[in-house]
Amino acid sequence: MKKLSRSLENYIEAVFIVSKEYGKCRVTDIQKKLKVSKPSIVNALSILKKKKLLFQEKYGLIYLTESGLKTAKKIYKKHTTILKFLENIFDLRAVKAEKIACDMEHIIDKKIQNKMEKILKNFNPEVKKILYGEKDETFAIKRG
Amino acid sequence: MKKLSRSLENYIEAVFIVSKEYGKCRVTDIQKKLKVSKPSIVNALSILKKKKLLFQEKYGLIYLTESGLKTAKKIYKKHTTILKFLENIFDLRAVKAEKIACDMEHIIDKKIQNKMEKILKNFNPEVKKILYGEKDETFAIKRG
DNA sequence: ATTCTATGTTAGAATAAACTAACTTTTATA
DNA sequence: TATAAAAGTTAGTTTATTCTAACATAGAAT
Repeated sequence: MKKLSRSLENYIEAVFIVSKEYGKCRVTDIQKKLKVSKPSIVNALSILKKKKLLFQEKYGLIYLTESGLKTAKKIYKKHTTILKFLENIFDLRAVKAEKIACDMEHIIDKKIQNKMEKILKNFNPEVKKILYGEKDETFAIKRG
Repeated sequence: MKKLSRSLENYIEAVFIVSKEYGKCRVTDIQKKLKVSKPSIVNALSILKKKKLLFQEKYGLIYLTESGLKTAKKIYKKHTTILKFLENIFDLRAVKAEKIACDMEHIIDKKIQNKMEKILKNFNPEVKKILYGEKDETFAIKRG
């Protein structure tokens, strides 16, 4: 399946998050999440339907297909990893980190995501000090 | 001045890099760099001219204005910082890092750039091991 | 000087993604 | 049940960015 555009990735991710948070998803919910007009959403949904990534009851609820769910989960996981990385490693505040993660998730690939996860797993205030050179780790080198 | 689009940032950056590398810049040079059609370049240049970021001799060489140079340098600096970060911290190969940096440079802000620079300044193989948890730094914590 | 080739430009079309305005369907409520 | 409000859809427009094809100009080579 051809890679989704940045825009379509955002829509399918929104469907996933809204469904997760509210237990269901309608056009209006996506509107609140993404702050775009309803026709824009309808248009995006029609493309995602053609790609069999989701379906919708007439004038009603939106559901991800199995393959849509798989796709959305990947994007969402990447999003949360990037978010944590921005907050923890770069000290970004939640709101700003959220915005930047939203853009970065369409760029970062699996390899970088894995590296981020590995770093986060092991991250703590001491590692942070060393990373930013606020602590001399040379003695650690000598003993390492 | 309104923020440039991703696309226009790429064009002005290309003008900067080509000028730096060849001492001059023509449409064809940009074409080689960006791999887009000439009309696309001409179109982008016409917008950047309107914004007084560059000018061009008739059928000839392209020059950045003072403000264009300032803008381009900012983008380029951000690009090289991201590139180094991707190569050093995430072990990306040059070609791939280059591609991703090209996308990231339009997203990352000054604050993140500064953090990246600070981290890079201080980075070495030992810090890297600690970052990825390949070395136990607990003794460093206890003595810190 | 004329002609060939590089390079640069214009015109017109395609695509993606957004919008507003108007319309339809569904749901809630009086 | 009739009507009002909310939700969803359609039609048509706009903007940004790209493209191909056709054309214009400049510089090099004969």
